Amino acid sequence: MASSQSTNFFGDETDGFEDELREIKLGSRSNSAILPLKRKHDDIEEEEEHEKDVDTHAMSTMRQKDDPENVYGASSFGGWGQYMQRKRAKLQIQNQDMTSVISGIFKGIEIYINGHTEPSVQTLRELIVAHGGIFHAYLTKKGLVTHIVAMNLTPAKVKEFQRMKVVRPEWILDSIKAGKLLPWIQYKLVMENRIDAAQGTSVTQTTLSTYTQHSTPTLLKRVDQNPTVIKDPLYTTDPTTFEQAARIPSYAVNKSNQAAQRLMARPGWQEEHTAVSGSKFIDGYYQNSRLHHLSMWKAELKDLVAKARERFEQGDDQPLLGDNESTTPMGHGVSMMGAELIKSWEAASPTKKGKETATPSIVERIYMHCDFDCFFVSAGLIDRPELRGKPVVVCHSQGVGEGAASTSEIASSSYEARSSGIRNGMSLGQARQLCPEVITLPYEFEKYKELSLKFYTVLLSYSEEIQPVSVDEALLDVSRVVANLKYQALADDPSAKEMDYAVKLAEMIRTRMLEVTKCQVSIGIGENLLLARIASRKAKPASTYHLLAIDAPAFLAPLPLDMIWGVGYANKRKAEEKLGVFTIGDLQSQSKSLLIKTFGPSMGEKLFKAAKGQDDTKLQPDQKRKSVSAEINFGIRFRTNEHAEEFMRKLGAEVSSRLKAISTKGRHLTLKIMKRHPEAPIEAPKFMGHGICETFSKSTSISDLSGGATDDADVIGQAAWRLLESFHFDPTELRGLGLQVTKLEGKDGVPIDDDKRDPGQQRLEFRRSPTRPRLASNAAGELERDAPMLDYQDLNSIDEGVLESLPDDIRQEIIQQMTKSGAQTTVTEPVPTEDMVSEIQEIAVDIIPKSPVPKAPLTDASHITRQLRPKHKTVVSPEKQQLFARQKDAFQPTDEELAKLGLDPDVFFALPPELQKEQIIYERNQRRQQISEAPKFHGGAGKTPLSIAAGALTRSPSGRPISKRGDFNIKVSYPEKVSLAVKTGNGISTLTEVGDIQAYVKRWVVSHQKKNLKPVTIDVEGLKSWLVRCMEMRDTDSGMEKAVVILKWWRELLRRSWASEESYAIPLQGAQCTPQKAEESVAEAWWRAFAESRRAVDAIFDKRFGGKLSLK
DNA sequence: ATCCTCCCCTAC
DNA sequence: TAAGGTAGGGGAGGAT
Repeated sequence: MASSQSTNFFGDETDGFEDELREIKLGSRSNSAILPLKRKHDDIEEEEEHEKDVDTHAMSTMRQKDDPENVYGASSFGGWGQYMQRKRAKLQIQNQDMTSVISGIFKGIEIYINGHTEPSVQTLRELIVAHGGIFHAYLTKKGLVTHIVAMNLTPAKVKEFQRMKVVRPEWILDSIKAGKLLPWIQYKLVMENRIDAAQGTSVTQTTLSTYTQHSTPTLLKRVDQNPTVIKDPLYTTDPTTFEQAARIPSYAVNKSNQAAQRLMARPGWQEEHTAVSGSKFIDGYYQNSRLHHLSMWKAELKDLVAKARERFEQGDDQPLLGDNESTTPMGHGVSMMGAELIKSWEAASPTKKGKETATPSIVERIYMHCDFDCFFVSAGLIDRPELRGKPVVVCHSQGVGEGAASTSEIASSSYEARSSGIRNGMSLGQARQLCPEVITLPYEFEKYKELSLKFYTVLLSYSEEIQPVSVDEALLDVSRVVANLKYQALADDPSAKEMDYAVKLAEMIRTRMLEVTKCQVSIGIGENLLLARIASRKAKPASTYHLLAIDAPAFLAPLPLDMIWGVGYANKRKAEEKLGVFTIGDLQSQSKSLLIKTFGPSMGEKLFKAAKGQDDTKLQPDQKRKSVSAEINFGIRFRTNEHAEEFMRKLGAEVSSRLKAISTKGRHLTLKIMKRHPEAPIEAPKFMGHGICETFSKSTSISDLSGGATDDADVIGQAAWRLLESFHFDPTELRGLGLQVTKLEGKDGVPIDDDKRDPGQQRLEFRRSPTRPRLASNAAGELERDAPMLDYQDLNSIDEGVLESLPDDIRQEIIQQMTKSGAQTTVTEPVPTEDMVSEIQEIAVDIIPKSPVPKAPLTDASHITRQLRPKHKTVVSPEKQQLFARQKDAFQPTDEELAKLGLDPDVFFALPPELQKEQIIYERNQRRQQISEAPKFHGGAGKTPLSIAAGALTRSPSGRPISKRGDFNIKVSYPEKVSLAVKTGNGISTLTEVGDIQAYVKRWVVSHQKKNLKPVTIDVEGLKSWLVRCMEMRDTDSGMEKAVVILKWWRELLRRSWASEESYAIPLQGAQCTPQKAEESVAEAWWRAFAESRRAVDAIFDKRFGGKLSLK
């Protein structure tokens, strides 16, 4: 259900991006009205300004000189980068020559001066630079111009600059006079024909400007502006703000809905048909709300997929009996609960054959984004084949008679309908104007539900790594499936190379999907989620597209910003206004620091990476719910406070029942209010809509009698009403109300989120080393991190520096990573001493009162290796232990089962948990498919010498007892498993700590060296897999750090034993794989193993940063 | 600094 | 008639 903020305001289950993509391919842009003009302008100006040799490109590059990303980015453009280098050097001198900076008034301000000004351009320019600003001699689309100074504008310029801040020269002069930057808005250049809705910042209620041609003066604060071409037309029938209203073609903000006015005037109608009628209204409303269904389904699908995966991992994919715990339908309408997603083995599973023994190790991830083409319409057409090929839309209104005036919103439209200009989110009335013969279909929620379950069932037969995005859309991690597919194909026919097995798999899925659902899906493939999602847009309709990483920058460059997942209208707009960035390509030349400054650390980072086609996001496994809410912003029309109070109580009851449905209680309640904007008409243009509103929210604590969390309807309703009452709003002005419960707890009072309230963890915050000043500067930070010269040569220095010396943004990221999902948290202590280490462990013990974790004495090896290991300690957090315990339980086979499956328990338990899981799932599947010849586990591995003496690893993963299924509290997500499982005398231990892993590696190498044994493949693969996973960690730097330490340690150990054979570790040039010689010495085998692991690590490093990882 | 509250933004 | 819900991420700014 991709949806475009540029075309749709409210969610829709289809999108209008195909058109956009097509346009882009043809060379035009979505911003065609602006950009061609601008480019032309640039060309002219470039000549004019040439003698001055003050070049905006160069200026901005110069500004970014300290920003290594930019150097990096530029250099990747080859010749262009060099050109810039030269330019930059020259201009730097010029800038210094010009004048010395005497104040910072215009710091961060970048100004372009248009046309003739008083004082002259020359003077202004000197003033600007002297006061810390940046002067741009001309505009480019990459220009970072924040303001334009002008006294007059031609109509063409008016249009061109309509999104920019255009000020009179006095702004400069007065600011200097005042000694500070004055608000530009007071100096805004207002021209005839200027539209200023697009200008400025918070337009919402302050800058009421030009809405549409049909706006009436009473609504206009400034009537002197004329309408212009509407950018980003918004096809919703009733926007929330005036700004949105401005984007809707011929939308009359101030017009009341006549039908609604008439009906509201009729006695008794309001009681019967609006929120005044309480429960009746609420029930009916939710039953008919597509958005409610979408939200509900999403939650349910997450649940179903998680359950299916659980059963699958237990090798028990039979429907569960007597598991009614969470099959209670949540809310109203068509629920999916009670359904089961069964993994259908008869489906064309790509791993049918039982031949393969080892599964190939996965270095590269492959993701698919799979979604239906116009879902609701497709569903409707299944039983109406006669309508195929016709313009069809799904909406509430039947559209008979006065259908032309219908404000019913179009939720889905066929491609034929779109060809007439119809878009999702339009009103039926608008659509009728564009295409009078358009055919309307009613909503068929039951059908959508069935279809969606089929969709997920099919997907589950290909990969259990599924993240439901929506009822018609899912993300899949198919790395393993594709690797297997390829492996098999090559095994069958070694000459059958060179084909895209991901595409092959996608086509298999699409074929199967068509058989099962009779509907087309489109599949986008990419090595990260960003690329996969964008690829699926390209794939639509009805095909597959694999967006290769190597093509990504060029492919992305012309696309508008909101093609990036998570970037919507507001951020797109911000990029245009503040940075002059219109496309992803424009983004590629922006510095990270500026992006972060403009969009905040999170979004800035995301955009910076996205520009290069990078995205670290992983599939998110089943996550804990953090809030439960219910809101209604439709049909809210009260006459009295009693109406409002009654409704609040009913809504409270609704939230209460939703809480109960998932056995959850909460401690905090937030009320959200939409109130009619004073200048909006009483009756919104959209029938019973909320119209343009002001929003408010307020929250309060809630509790049961004993002060604990509550799910009580009366408590919630009462609190809600008190909150609403406290605003003293006129009840007739209310247009929307919502309740949200947070600070959730499960039945037994265990908090569901989050790390902050966990007393143990609270004490484990970073302590900054008092002795060591931080590297404060951002630029320096980026230098260390992302520069091309990023030199991981000596990670020891980073080890020593540890967190407190990390640049702010990296630290922040790491901290974020740590404080987020508690499930994945490891706690890092910057300056460990023996005391601190044990303190941490004690705390860990404290938080698990029922099941004490034995303290971990430092191992011999830990002492020995202290020099090499990073000077911080990673501790298994309690949640993590719990997780491992649970995870183990979910698929932990008994020795007997292992024997049945033909697995050597010793070998099996020596595997990292992830491999254990994969292996056991694989084996069970094989059995399930009745493949007689059970594959041998890593044939010939024999008895593993992998044994660590008892006590070597003491942090056993035993945690709290595993909760029973369905216990919401303990419902935890998969950990980011950067852990290594090894067999100890006591059983299996999970190593996460660098020191422990070093100890393990040492024992491994030394024990083999003594017996003159080669390493066993499984061991090598296990370690390699751990290294790879470290490298892939979202928290890149700490993962990478660990991997490097271990690699270095491993090499050091090998050198001690076989220093003279190190040359074997050097891979042959261009060789895919270090060749294994027929008779290989023990030393060679070890060095080859090392080289292969290192190569795997290098491959990931190269992908992320380019270049090789240095172990110096 | 860090937390909390009230927002806004995004996705479907 | 129409059914503009819902959850999560995150930021600004005040309270502590």
